[in-house]
Amino acid sequence: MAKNLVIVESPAKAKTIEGYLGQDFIVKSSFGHVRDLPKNNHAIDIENGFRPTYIISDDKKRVVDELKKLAAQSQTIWLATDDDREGEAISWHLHEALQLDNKDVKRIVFREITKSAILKAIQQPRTIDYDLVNSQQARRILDRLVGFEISPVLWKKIKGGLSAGRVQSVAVRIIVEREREIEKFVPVSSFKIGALFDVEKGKTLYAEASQKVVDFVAAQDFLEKCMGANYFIHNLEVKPAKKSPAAPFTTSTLQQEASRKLSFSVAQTMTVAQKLYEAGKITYMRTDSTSLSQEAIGKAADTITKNYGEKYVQTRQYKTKSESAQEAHEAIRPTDFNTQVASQDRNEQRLYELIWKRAIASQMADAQLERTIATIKIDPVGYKRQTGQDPQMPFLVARGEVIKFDGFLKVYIESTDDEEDEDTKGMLPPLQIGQLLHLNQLTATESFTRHAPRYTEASLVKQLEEMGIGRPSTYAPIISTIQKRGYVVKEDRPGKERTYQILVLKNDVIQQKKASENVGAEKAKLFPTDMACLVNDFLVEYFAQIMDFSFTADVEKEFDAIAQGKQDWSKMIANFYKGFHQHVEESAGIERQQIARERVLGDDPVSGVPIKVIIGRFGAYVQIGEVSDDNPKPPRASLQKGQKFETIQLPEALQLFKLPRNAGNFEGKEMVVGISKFGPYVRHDGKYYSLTKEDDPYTLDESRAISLIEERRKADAAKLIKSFAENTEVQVLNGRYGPYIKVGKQNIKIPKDKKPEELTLEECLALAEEKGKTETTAAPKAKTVKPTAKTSTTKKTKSTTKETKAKKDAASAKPTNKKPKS
DNA sequence: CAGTGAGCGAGCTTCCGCTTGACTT
Repeated sequence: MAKNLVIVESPAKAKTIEGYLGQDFIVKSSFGHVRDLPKNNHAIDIENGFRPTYIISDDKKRVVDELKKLAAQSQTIWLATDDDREGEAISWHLHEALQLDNKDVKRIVFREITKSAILKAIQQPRTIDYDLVNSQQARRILDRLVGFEISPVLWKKIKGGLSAGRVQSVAVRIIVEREREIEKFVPVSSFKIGALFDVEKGKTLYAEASQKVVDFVAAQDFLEKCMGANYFIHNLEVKPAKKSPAAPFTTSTLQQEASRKLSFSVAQTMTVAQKLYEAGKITYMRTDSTSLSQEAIGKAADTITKNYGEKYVQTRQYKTKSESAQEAHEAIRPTDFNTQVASQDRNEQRLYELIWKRAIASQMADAQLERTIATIKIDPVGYKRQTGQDPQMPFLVARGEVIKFDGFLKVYIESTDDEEDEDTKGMLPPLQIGQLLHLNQLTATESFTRHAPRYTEASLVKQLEEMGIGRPSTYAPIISTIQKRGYVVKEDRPGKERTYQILVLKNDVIQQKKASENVGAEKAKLFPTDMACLVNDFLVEYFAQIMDFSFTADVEKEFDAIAQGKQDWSKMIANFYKGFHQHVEESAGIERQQIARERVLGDDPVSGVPIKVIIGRFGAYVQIGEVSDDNPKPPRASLQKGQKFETIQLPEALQLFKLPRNAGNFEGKEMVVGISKFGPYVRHDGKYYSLTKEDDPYTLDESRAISLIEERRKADAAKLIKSFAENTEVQVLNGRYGPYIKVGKQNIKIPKDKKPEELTLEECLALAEEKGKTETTAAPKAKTVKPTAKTSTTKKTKSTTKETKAKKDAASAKPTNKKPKS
């Protein structure tokens, strides 16, 4: 029997470490926390110094039993949980749950899973740091008090099942406030002056005025002054520049890049990363640290030398940006840089490549660039001759960029969220000061200011991290909680067409054009529900302290003081609770009716009765008139996607009552057009047919409704390979991914050795039954995730040369916080 | 999948952070 029992948090880690230690060591995992506050309301004894009661979590009883048994048989127990606040608490809870009072217990810590780090840690054991444990208890108790005292107020005053908490309520607030900011936003138009010059041999030069002109008249004026003007190079400036690689991934930056580059949801990124971690391909994926072990840096340098040559190596240690970071782990990196293919699974491999490239690039040389700025003077000779006036014209500026040494760009280019149109940055043609330029055309293009972007899952995580709210292990759960509670929905929204004007000066003639662009289209963005706005306003009013964006940062300072032994945890909590609980009581005392959940929109033009919008159990709806004995069921209609309680106006509200409506008859049965939460539909004979994007449910006529039904039937018939007269529930169909059998609502893939045309009814049923059996034992499938995208502004007629995606990314790659190796 | 919204009242919901599987659908 082993003399030493080592306990870590993660089983994958246990496996690795066991390999580093000798036969005398057995390494086991606690699977995270083993004890927690019970779910009831008596977990904390408020009268007696907030003394907590802990119980062993149900799903940890077996783990604790096993560890207890092993501990009894061991001489020394090494508590090797993570080197942070939660890890220290886990060690203490293990100490308590395993009843280790009379045992030889040693607490060890390490921040990288390397043999040398583990062996060193064994040489330097310490005892449990009770100050640090107390700071965790304070954190835990504060969160419980906040969550379990405010949530019931929401149940009573607003709706059952709602929740509030230090983290989630602020996350919702961020989304609500952004949405209101967007609603208030009024785009301002201005005109961008762009000039295209023909330089020698088919080469062109594009330049822009550094300031936009305010309106159409000013744009016209500008172009008129340029009629018959001369253009020449006023100044040329060539400057060297450099770009540095980004730090290796933390959880948050991995989630952001996987969202941008692979269109993964935050949860999907974590599931895939977990798989890679369990397979030993990457280091731990829940980390806030950007630092790498010296050993890893050395190995990365070896790989870079081997693959790209020594001059591409530039090792560095990155300093973590975030103040709240606890850095118990390394940054996310491959465990072996020589492994290029880590998995057969496509998504695992794609995420692995991202991690590999980012980690390798972080140890590579800066890219060396050369930036050229050409200033072009406009001499309005034509205008001077015509009018005798000499207007001052602004300079035009052309920018070019050439990569002299690619360095880390050879491997990895970080992408960014903002998509501000960057200037086209390629190489400029050869130019000389004083050189006269031949104008091809000068344009003034109208553009509009844009509102701040709506949050994606990943950009919300970024925002939370910057505010120090939430931890790497909770980013994905936060996103899912605020959606589960009905505060936030992740949705696509179509954009709107908007026209804009272009003025073109070519061959001394000014032409005026109109073009249109689609603006405001959203993909996989987070939208607040009406309930979120209601709850948020309530919380902001009555719990301003908790809802303050710096609340977490403020209490973190106090937790730090507790960890340093400078502050008593129960006093800190008592101090907080005094004010907090008073607010709970105040808010519990208010009348339900005082919380605004109704708004009058105006009077119905037909009947003259008031129409109001009400926030109900399933979201907001519009109602004509009041409920009374004469009018027990006033007309009601739900708001549609994109409509909000706060902003809906009377005309839109009246529209809602026009659906569902009769759309004529077909095959002797009525057709009804309506809108459900899945979009507009035609219902006929109990079946639903979706409208296309081009169809308008309010104006759709009988013939179009019939053709929708017929089109669908035709498409279904084209898919049909085989059907059976004896059992109409069973069909053999051709799907997007090949032929399959449909039995009722269940779809079954056809094995390769069977020909779909020759399947008999019996075979189909047998396959269905077989699938029914295996389904129950098979692993749950990863959900398919829709591509995440950003606010898109696609210009239809604009044809300025766009740089390649890679270059655009490169141009906007942010400098990173780096610290020279000490 | 495709629509809901009364009122009564019992009994329930809820936090954040640390870890993975074992469960259905």
